[in-house]
Amino acid sequence: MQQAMIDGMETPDDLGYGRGDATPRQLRAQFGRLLGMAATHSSRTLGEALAEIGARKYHFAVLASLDEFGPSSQAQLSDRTGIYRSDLVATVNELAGDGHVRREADPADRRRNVVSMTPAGDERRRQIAEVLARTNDAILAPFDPAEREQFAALLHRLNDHLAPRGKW
Amino acid sequence: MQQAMIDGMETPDDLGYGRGDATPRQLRAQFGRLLGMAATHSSRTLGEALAEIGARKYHFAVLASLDEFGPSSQAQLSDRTGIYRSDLVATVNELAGDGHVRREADPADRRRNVVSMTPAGDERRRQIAEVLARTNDAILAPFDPAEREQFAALLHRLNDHLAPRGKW
DNA sequence: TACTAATGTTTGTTGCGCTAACGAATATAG
DNA sequence: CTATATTCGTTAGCGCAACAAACATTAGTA
Repeated sequence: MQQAMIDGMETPDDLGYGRGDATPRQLRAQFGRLLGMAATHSSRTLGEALAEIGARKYHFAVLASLDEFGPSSQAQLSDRTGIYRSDLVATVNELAGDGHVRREADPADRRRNVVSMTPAGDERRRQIAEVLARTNDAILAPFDPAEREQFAALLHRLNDHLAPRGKW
Repeated sequence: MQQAMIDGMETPDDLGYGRGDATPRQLRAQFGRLLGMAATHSSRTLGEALAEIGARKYHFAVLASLDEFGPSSQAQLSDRTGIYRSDLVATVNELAGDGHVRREADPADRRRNVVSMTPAGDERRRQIAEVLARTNDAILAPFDPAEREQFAALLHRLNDHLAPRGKW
């Protein structure tokens, strides 16, 4: 919709139309905004770095899970990564399409698939881990080790508080 | 005692098929994930609190901006809040629909609109600020004042590093 | 006057988190 | 053994925030 009424009113033409790109204090003070901005930016930075090698976060989550727990059903992967089962389908599709995982029917329970990591997948995992580490380091550049530790500890505590169940 | 209807059964929990909802370490260690989880949760918590009064974050951003800088063009609001111009259209639509802001054509420059806050809008701003403060406090419950300060400082530094231009 | 730039708007895309529904397979109760 | 419930993978789609692109209108400027 739009306004058709242009019955020009007073509207002082000398209002503070200065070049103002200052962020309002009431906004700058919002903790949630600080958090959101930081997350948005780092998420984007990480996402772009991963995109350069054709990967996505979910890929790493699944590969890391397989690395630590071995062949798993998709339900297990979902539980461990926090990725919804519906989204896992696409993720496993992509990984399987690239030959990084194998998806086979479980003979013991024909409802489930056994997803296992291939050697190529393990290499992929290492590659992604490296990209993540490097990017992460760039993101945390302004902080010394103690501060990073501190930062991470605060976030851990916050998450424990917000998601007591461990999941997310 | 599981039934061995179909023979060839092995323990259903064999081959590492244990009940595992443990998050892989490689994931838990990712700073970006920590940040993302925290942001997702607090954002959701805040969003739900705001939804209870029919408000959204963008509303507060615009109202706060108008409160501090007075009547502004949408471009200015965009600059100051970080909300994209395309998204601002809808935000101003909503606020205007509720009588919280007025959108009038600027007689001095017919390209732009002058958005100004109404008395009802100012009251709305206070209401939202209160909800935000309360919710924020709940989110940060596990932290003492010093820690909150610290947390905010870290986030500020991170944001300055990630978005040196102040914008986002 | 012609070019350039700013403004508001519409439209659409992407990634992520999430819900609903469903068929197939399996487990459990009666 | 049968009826019911539950699990698993899958498809489809919603909602939201961030963002890109194009466009008409209007202003400034060479």
